[in-house]
Amino acid sequence: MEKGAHQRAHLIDVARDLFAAQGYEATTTRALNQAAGTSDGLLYYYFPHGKQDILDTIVEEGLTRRASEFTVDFSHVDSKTALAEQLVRLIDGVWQSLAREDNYQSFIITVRNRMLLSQAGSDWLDGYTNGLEQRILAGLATVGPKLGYSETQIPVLTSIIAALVISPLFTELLLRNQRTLATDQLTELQGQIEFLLAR
Amino acid sequence: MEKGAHQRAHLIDVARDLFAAQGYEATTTRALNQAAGTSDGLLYYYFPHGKQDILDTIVEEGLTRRASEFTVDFSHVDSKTALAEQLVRLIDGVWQSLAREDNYQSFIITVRNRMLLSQAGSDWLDGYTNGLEQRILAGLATVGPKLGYSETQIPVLTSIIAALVISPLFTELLLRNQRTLATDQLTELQGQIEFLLAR
DNA sequence: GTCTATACTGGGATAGAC
DNA sequence: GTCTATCCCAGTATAGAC
Repeated sequence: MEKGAHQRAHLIDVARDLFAAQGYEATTTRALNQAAGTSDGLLYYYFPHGKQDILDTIVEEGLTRRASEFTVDFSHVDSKTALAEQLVRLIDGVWQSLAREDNYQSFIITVRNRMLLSQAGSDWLDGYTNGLEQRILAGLATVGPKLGYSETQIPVLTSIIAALVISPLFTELLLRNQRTLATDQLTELQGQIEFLLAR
Repeated sequence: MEKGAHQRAHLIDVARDLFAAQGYEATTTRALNQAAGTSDGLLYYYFPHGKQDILDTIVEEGLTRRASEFTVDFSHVDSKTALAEQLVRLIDGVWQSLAREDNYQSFIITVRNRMLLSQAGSDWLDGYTNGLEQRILAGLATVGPKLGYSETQIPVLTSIIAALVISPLFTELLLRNQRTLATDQLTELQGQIEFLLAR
């Protein structure tokens, strides 16, 4: 990477750190420049629209990255136990990806600054949760009939499981400022899924 | 109400409007004073600690108000259908209360400015969701055995229902900027609960 | 007790030197 | 491509008018 691209990337990294830690508005460009070791004016060379420009860039990266995450394989599932296991693996994958600093920060920053973002900028998160639900639906649709779930049950089952996945994301990440799912919470989630599938 | 108290209350109302619409940091005290029709210095007469002081007050009101909301009566429930009905009524109550402008704004403002708040200030929302779960648990504990749910099933059932209630709160209010639960979403929720109880 | 005018400080942004 | 000096405006604070 050339010097220029490097400086730009460096500014983004430092900004993501500070935005997530202190919030977007509370982070001054002076503090950002000082932390990055660059001068005040340089920021406007790489980001002509200033601080907001950096925010947009960070959120956009969250957007482009999400697509490739979590590939879970339902093809060999032949029992309810195996299905539950794959679903737990999917949930684990979601939290693993959020353990990555930049993913976590993109998530938090997007929710907290939703009103500052363009429509596209805030849509990625909605797409993220929808994608999660779609993946679960796809999995259940292929193995569901084999396991004795009727056509009408599968969508309902899917939406309930999706709620089970999404609800802790918000309560832990946003309300409790907790970045990982504690093992007993994962166990609880597993219990809920097994309870749900056992019918 | 005397002049003084009125002015103070007026400033809070206007601030809640602006904070919810544009965000806390993006709202300047000058804009706030102009919108309220008062002069710049007056704000510091009523709120010696300035803008943050107003934020704390707004959040604190969200805190004190929540306790009295939603009284749902499970005592006459004698069938799974009646139980589902009461749960849907509870969910409806939650959304009814959020339709109230000031409740909605307190909710949004609290989540978005979580990192600016004192611990107590941010805890009320966590307490709110916990209270919701407790209420469901209390209801199921009284009528659950009568309807054939075992001691071990009730907590799991409760936590799943809580997730079903909480998940839409976040996706609609925070991600989609949607302030009410569309009727088809309420219907979906009802379907999920009935599916869940039918075992 | 209520309110206004005004000064101070610090942050976002820009112009222009190098 | 990078840095320095500077501008303007917002949040804060206070002295004093009524």
